[in-house]
Amino acid sequence: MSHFGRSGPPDITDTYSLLVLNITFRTTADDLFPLFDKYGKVVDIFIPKDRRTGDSRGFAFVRYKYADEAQKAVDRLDGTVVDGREITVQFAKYGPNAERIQKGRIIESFPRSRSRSPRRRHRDDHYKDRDYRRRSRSRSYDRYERDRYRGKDRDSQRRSRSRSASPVRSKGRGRDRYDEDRRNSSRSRSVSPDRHSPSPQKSPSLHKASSPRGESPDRRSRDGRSPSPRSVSPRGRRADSRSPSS
DNA sequence: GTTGAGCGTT
Repeated sequence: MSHFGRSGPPDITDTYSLLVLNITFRTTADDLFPLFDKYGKVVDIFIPKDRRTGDSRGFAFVRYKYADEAQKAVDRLDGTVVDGREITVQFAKYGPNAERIQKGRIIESFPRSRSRSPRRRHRDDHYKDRDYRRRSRSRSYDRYERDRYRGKDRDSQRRSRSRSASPVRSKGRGRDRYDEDRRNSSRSRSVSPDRHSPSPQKSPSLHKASSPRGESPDRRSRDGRSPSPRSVSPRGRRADSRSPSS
């Protein structure tokens, strides 16, 4: 009786998705199921959880089979206190896969060539970014995200620096990457010490185009405290220096 | 152990 979201989306077709916000972090679908099921036929309930920790994010998705019931639940459960916290029930706006959502109702893409031209299969212009960029849900998450990035930012940082040397970055991303990869490969087989990082001798041409706008990109680096090339990794440097495994 | 605006999974 509580295997919601256990096997992915069961069947989303003509279903009304309700978004429940403001729920406690301990509230589970099982707790909302009887609550929402009382007002109508709940087809599925899904609560997004963290992939690393598995903690609830604080909101759940309740899928109803009928709009009248969903609306009723929204009107009845919206503003109620659950588990000691007031929950907010409203129709979901963005679908999991950019599905056609109308007032919370998820309708299949193109059931049949009716009046619309099935030719235009381009339908990825729904929920492009909207507010995805400001996804800073909570400070705690920000922290973890930052930490996470820190862990695997080694390559990114190096790459970033490399790009910094590039005066133009709007020329061609794909090509740039290709060039980088190519160079990387070449360097890889040429020499192994990648951390050696040869002095970033700036080419004359590069230097010239270094400040095409008069604004030094390096200035921005100051914000994050430009890391001295000498102390690249004062933390893991010790362990690397020595070979305890040997 | 913490948190609190938001939009989702095989």
